[in-house]
Amino acid sequence: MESPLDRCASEILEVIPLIMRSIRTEMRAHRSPELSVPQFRTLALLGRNEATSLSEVAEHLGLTLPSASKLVDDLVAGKMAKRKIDVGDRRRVALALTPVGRQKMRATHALARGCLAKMLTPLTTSDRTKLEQAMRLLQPLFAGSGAKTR
Amino acid sequence: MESPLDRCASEILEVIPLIMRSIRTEMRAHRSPELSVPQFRTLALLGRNEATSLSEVAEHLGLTLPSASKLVDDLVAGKMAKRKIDVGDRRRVALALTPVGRQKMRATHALARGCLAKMLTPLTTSDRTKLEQAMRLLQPLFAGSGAKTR
DNA sequence: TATTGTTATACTCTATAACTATA
DNA sequence: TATAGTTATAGAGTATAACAATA
Repeated sequence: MESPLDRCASEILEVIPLIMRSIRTEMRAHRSPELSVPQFRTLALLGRNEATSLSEVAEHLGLTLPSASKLVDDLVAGKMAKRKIDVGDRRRVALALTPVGRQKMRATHALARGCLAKMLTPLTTSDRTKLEQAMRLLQPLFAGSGAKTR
Repeated sequence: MESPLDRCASEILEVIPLIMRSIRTEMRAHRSPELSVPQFRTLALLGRNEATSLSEVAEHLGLTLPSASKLVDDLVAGKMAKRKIDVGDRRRVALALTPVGRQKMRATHALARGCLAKMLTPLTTSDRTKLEQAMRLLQPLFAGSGAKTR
């Protein structure tokens, strides 16, 4: 016990919560865009992919359907997103950004990226490259492994 | 705009919340140890460093003092940690694991590490090494950048 | 019947404010 | 006065259960 694989897992378990908290605190500190991390990620998803359904949002964030619904409620209340009924299947909701939402998403992305980038400045260029590679290794492993509806 | 540094920051912003959610969901699913991620991290800290003060816990987790206090309340209620009054400075609390807490911490660590390790199995050995390096690059950058008391 | 989504409700985690005790 | 910690209270975020509408 304590294989290289286990050691790697331990490192992740120690470091990821640290970073996550740092991101949340940073976003809360700059209150201008007033978005939680999941709200921001939802806007980003809608920006990449118009007419996203609620189920797709829930899947992307790893949330249950009711949680995603409430999250979208808040975005809609803030005039950042709108719900339309899907023409082909009237059960589905087609979500889209409003112009306000798009602007907010871009501003928040620039802000968060800037803060993170500042924290990364102590690293050398080669370190940053390694980091980027590592993130790209992790992304597919963890995409779509969140909460299930039941 | 879109420097390598910015790109790296964007990657982190996309990937870290995914992993964090996966870890939380995993820990919630295996209800035997019944620990939240911050509770677990606190036990781990106490395991590495006996007689830790509450302030140190708060600092380590990036929590405010009241939040840390309540978190410790729950650990104490669960007989996993105990509070003693510091002999040199009676304002301070010296926290320590109980035997139950130590056992629970070890079991949970093995469990969480095992789950994560399983998710990492698709990676090659060289990828895992890169990942480990990346975590070690990030750790010092984000250690101690959480919430402030005021 | 199965699927998509919403509403109702409750719980966990965390914060801010006010306080106590010790230095 | 300043520091370490606790108590009281409130808010955000998420889950489960029950429901409505469409397929």
